[in-house]
Amino acid sequence: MESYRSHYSKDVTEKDYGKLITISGWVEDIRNIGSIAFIIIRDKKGTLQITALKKKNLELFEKLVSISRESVIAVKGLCKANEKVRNGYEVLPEEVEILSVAETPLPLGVVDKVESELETRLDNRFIDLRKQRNQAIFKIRNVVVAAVHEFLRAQNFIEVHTPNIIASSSEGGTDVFRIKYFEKEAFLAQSPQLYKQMLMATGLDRVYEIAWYFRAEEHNTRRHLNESTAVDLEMAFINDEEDIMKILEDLVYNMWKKASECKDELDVLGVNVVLPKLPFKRNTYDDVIKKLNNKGSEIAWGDDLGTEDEKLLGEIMKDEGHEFYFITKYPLDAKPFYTMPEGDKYSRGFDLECKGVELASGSQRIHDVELLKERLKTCDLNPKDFESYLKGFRYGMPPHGGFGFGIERFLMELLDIKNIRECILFPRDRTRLTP
RNA sequence: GCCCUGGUAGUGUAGCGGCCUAUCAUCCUAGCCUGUCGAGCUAGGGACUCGGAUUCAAAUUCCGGCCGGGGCGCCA
Repeated sequence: MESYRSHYSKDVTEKDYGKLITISGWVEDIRNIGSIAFIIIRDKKGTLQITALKKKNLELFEKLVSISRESVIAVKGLCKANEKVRNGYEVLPEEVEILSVAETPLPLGVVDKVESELETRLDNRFIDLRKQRNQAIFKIRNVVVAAVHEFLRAQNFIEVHTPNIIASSSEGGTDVFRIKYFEKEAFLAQSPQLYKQMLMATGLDRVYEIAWYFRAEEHNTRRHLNESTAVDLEMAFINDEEDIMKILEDLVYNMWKKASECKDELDVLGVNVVLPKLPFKRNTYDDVIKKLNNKGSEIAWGDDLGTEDEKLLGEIMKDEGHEFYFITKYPLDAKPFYTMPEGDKYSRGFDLECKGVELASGSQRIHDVELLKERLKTCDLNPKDFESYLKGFRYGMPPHGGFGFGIERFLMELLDIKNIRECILFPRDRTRLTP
């Protein structure tokens, strides 16, 4: 066969009827009726039907019906209109090449009538990802990430790449993965936080990164990963955190909008994406606490919102007509050391929430090195460990701020997916290191 | 880190001291069938997580290991 593919399944049009075409893909199903057999081939764009007749070519017929499911084959044949077939056409084979034989039985069915557990699916992720539903998730993921690049570049942000192997933990507090770096000890980056801030001292002004977060926390929940991705952004010469929130809400709106245009994929997932209203509602932390207390929560001022409180707030906001909303002016103690204080008790830190789940958090940052050192000490961190970071603040650092925005969490909310592991190709959780 | 829950053919399940030679579906193998598209029909195949303990008798009870799932904390 000189070429394995002249058309994808869905690219065949009426113009091709009556012509020889070549298609290739995975054997999804074989229905052998006796003297006639239907072989369903799946490719990137969908499926099509090969119709083989025993009396026409016995050898070819036998070859086709004896192939194991999920083997990869290429078929050259006559494309013929047929209203009885779903695509409106079928392919009458003239030449068949088996490119790869799949072993039997499959560890996981692609179109079987029984569901598999997530563990089985992840152990055989390459097969699991052949399912239409899972392909839809990652096609939409691609679209929303493309929307990030498109939107932020239009806003004069440039994409950067900062180190994942770092010398000290980014923010203290949460657990980091320790690794050996020749004769030294190093860590996997918990986030690009310190580096994107240092870039604010360069004059690049507006940067973003599709970043990997590595976190060694031993949680086992359906919304945590030990390796996840995020849109991490930092911008200089801001007046306050409102400048950042404006970018964030426009970004989210654009991602949501692009996703809503993926009609085929959303159909497969059975999801209806409704565009949010701009601007997103701003609630101060103080207001949030009052609202929660009114609804019976016993949360006290200064506490960070627990899962129950977040859910309750999601319900309250829904009643007020908001799916997306900010919580602003957090207590200083609830935010990391680099967060800009506002007075003694408050900070210029905010969270973006969607239906009771935290999607992003950000803030205006401290750009005064002395204040930064003070805050490090208050947070029980040693300024000496942050020397190379602090140096970036001594020779001209403009006011700045930014946010981190989890991509998998976003997809969970967008597509109503219950387990975050479904939103990343090869998840890393408390116990999973392969595949 | 704390707490709760599971582990039965390739996949997903039923059974929860003797009726188990372990249910059903899917799957796999062979056969029949010229319009299937959740094809149908016939026949066959395949499993109790591991190690101890209790008992006349353990898939079933107890203890421990291994491997999962989930909740909280923390976070994205």
